[in-house]
Amino acid sequence: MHLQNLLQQRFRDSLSSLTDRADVYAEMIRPTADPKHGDYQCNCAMPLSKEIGKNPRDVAAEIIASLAIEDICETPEIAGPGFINLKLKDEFICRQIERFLGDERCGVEAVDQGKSIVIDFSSPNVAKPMHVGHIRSTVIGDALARCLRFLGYQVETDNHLGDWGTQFGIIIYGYKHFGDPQVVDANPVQELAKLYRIVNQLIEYRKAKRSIEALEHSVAEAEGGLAQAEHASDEAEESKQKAARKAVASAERRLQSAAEALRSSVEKVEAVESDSLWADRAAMHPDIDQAVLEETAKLHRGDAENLGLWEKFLPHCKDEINRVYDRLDVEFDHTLGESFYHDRLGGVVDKLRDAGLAKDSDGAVCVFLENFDAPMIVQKQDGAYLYATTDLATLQYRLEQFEPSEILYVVDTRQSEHFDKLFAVADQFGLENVKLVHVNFGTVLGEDGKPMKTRSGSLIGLESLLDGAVDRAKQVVCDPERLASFDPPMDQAEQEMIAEVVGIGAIKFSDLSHHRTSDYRFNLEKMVALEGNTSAYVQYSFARTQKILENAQKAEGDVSEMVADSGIAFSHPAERHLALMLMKFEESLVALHKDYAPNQLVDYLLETARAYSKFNENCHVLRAETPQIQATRLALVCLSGRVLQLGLRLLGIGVVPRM
RNA sequence: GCGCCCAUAGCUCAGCUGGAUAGAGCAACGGACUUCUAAUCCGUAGGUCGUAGGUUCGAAUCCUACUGGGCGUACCA
Repeated sequence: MHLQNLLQQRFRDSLSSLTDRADVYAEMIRPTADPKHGDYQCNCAMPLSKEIGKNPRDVAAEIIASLAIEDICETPEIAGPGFINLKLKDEFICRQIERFLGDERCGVEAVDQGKSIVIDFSSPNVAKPMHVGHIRSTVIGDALARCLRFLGYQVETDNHLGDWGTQFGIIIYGYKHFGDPQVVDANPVQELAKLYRIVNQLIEYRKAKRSIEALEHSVAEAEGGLAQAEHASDEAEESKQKAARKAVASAERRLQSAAEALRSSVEKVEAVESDSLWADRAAMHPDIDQAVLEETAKLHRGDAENLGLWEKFLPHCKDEINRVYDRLDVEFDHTLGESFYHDRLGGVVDKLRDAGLAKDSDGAVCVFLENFDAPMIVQKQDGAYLYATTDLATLQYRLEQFEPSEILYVVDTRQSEHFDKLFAVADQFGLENVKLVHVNFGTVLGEDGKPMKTRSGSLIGLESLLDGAVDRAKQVVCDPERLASFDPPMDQAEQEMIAEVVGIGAIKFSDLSHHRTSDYRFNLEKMVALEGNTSAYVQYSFARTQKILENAQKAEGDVSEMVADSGIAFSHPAERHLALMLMKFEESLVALHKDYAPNQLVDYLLETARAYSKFNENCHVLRAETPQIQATRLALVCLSGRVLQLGLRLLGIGVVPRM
């Protein structure tokens, strides 16, 4: 049930006698901000009056005169400059509630077009620990997949793993020089992670060591620049003061960031050199970064030993990330990583050349594009292929394999330029019969407003983040004072199960509650807090519905029968408001699809849970005065429970029967 | 330098293609527990929507300039 569309259809019919742009005007229907204006309002009379040169209130009257809507709404009212206010008939709402009972889809119609939508999300580099940066793509992508699938689309989710890059050169090198085959065989996942960290730290050390001189130079330069800018500012005339001050501020920032970079490099170097074990390692592997690149190149060339190691290690690396996906309850239809496309890359470059799109430049193969300063490089000087090449090969494969109408890339917004280029090339490359969308998202920030890091400056591991949320959830959920009132008592297993569902749900929900394009501050305390705009509030509302049904000893089938016997009628405004919210479920999902913005559904669930709480406070079910009132309330309790549960499930979040 | 994004209540954030008095939560203050779980509800207070112009019957929303912040910017992904 998409009320807004239904009303639009009626308005279209009425408007067609006044204008040939009835569609445009019919779209100007929206929910009212203030209930005293009714439930929906149509704002089309004002602009239309301009087009046809009449008084807006008269236009509104004309629209209403030919509007066939009496089966849905009370008589429309004209207000203010020409707003048409619509109030749904209670009868109509009640009939819809009756229809929703027993309807598993909670009144949401399924699209019947056989369109497929490919969603590319998560895409971590295997062999590297997953960190906080992977949350958003995974959680947003999974929520989109669930919602679009529920709306009736054929969804193909694909985890485009980074399984063919330098990180394998790193663990291959690590295995050859630091690994003990027996230890690795016994505990591959942990050992490989350890080898990765050792080699990576040595590479970072080399890089830092090499960069220090240049960084010192750039600090000195920045200091000079600042002095110069300050001097210029002192000398500047009145009219130039502002620009001069700006130059000083900019020079200060440059100095600050150069100093910061230098400090970070010095720290990395000291960390290695002050520790004899690490210092020895560093001394014994002076050209480790080159060697790692060479191991990677050998793998790509098909070197038997390295390919063998890659085949041996890859399953363990996948086990490692799959453990995280299991815990997050995320699944993929396809996991076609970079390695899958490896032997197609040469073909892509050839095809680009043949099409006259790519040409050599400074030894690399580039596609030059209008409106872009830098070209898209598809093959490096040394012959290696890049991210862009793989993405083109992947796009080509997906078009052949899935024939999608849309492909969504759930990827950090910092990569938007890459996608702008990719889509531009795709357009010229015969890959244009599909809607390509970069579903971009912002950065997860720490409480200081800067990208989230641990105290030592490394990224925070994803699993420790999840553990933290579950721990905190457990503290609150399993507060002995609260638990005391539960009958039967909660055993340890139930407590842990609830903590897991609430804790993981809190992380997902708070991520999804922000508009995807904005950065947000990660605050564990707030997101797991059991009050406010949190998943726990919604989950708690669900638990309340279950308790009432349990006490009433009614299943939904029984409620349907009661409703059939006594009918539905509202006796309190909270009932009507809640019923109306339940009818808007589909609208929230359609809005979500429109912008690929899960926060639309989050907002809806919070508002519905609030409507339920209010209802719960004001409308006692078991003590209802008449059978009709009780049947109405039980129906609302049933449906609220199902909508909240389904809505959370579409966000990838679970519920518990009591908490 | 060029390009993209952001600026809304003390704090964290919503605000759909322009609509009526800009919303929610947290924090603050005042109320409501013989309860279908008070993890709740009701009320109060809190805003020149960064600044200045423009378009419009009507602007947080669209356009321009400015201020302040973030990110990206030829062989990483």
